[in-house]
Amino acid sequence: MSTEQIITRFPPSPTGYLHIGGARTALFNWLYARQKGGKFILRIEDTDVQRSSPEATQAILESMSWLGLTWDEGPYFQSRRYDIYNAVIDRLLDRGQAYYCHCTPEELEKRRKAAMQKGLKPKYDGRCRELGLGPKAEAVVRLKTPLSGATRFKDLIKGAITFQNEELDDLIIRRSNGSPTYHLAVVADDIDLNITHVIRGDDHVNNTPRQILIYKALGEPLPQYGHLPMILGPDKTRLSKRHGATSVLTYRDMGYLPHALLNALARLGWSYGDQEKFSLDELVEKFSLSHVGKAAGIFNAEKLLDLNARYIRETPDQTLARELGPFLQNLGLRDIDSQRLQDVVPLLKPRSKTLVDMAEGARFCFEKEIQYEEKGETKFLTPDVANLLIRLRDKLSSLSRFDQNALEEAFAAFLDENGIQLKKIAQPLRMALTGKTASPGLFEIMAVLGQNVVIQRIDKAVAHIRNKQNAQAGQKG
RNA sequence: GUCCCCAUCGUCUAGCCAGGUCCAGGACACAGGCCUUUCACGCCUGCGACAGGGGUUCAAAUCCCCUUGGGGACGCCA
Repeated sequence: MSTEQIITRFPPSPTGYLHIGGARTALFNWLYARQKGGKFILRIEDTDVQRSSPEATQAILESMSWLGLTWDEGPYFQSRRYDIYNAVIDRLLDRGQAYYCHCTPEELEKRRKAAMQKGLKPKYDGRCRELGLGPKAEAVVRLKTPLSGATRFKDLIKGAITFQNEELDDLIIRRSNGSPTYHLAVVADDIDLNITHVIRGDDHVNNTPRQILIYKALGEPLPQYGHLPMILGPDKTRLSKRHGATSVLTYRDMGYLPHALLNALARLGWSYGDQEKFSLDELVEKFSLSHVGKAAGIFNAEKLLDLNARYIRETPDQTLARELGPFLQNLGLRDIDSQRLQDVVPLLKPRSKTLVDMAEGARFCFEKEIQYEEKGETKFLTPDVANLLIRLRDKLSSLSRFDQNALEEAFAAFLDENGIQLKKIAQPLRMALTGKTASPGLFEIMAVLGQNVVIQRIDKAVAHIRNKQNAQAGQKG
């Protein structure tokens, strides 16, 4: 029996940031390897010198790390593995499975266009195939593709897929500048790294027969293939930048938790009955390629937002307080009192969908001078509540304890003494304390703010009302 | 144009492979309600789909065919 170790890989090309489609591919490969006790390899496909950049590589590594998609081997860089590819190409040449072609790019382009116009498939016509040409400065090497027959494979997700070989042409495996092309490099690497399962996007289905043909020409055993359906934008076209946020790092910066993104990505295409939420362990345990759907899907950003809110509610206060740091900084808040931050986090949890939301919600705790939201200011900071606020301030300043219980008692008495309902004073007080019309409960935020700050802010609100009154009176007079 | 793939609520999907228990279930969003000091959270209710047409069968969302629609690939990019 062969207890073959499962080895998967994620091979991004560093031509841009890691987008959520790529992240999902990485996730599925990672899950599959983890579940099977196998290995997950990261490989950077940077053979295109023009379009590859170190910055993109960095962004990809950073994205993977943030998501927690750890790799067991690599990252390998294709640009440093040319020896391997050249050896494979030479092997193919020796075996008579590949040949030199002297056609120029211009000629090829012309023929391609002509074929398209005639309604034919724009494939290479094979004119150098039997010429027995040798190496030459501008020559390329092509694979000798079978002229007849069919290439078929059983896709782990889509089932049996068949291509007639006559649909395929003699693809270039070595460029005129000596570098290997994508198909060759992928196969050579997958063989070298002992990849057993190739799990990748749907857009590679058409590449699969070409790659299989390379394996066959080499006499190497094939890996298993699983092609994931594409992720589409809301307009049902291939997801791209114009569909808004697609970069993994952008989601991080928008205040999403990696677990939420991972969960959302996992559920895009894959399902496990009616279950929507999964811990990482559950994902590893329950993931299965057979439950990956075949149809392309549209990324549901609203669902991700909802998931994020749920995960925020489940995250320990201390962790959130820590994660909130950079987001508070972005709001220009400095000198964050860590105790106060930890106290306010639980209040903000049920009303924050992202860390950005939460930071914004925490603003009132750390702002030196709170700014009043315009609409609320007009509506609630009015002359008729000024005296009430003053009386409330006096009441609060007389308290010796300032916890929630003490505050609730004090308020009960205060409302009674003044013959009013909490409604009457709640919104003005909220404006005074937070500058906003929406916030956590008043008693809770007062306890977090503390007696001094609460009194200061009420004083400030009263002064604000008076100023406004005077200004108006001045205008009239 | 040629080839490959796909098709259940607005979106993600369960159900399909092993046809009946599905006048199709869940989630997000949306609408209404309850709770309530605001906003959320939570709870309840509602809205909403088997692309169309042929077969096969006692019976089809489930199997077959066609049509339509969508996506992808056709590079000395990956």
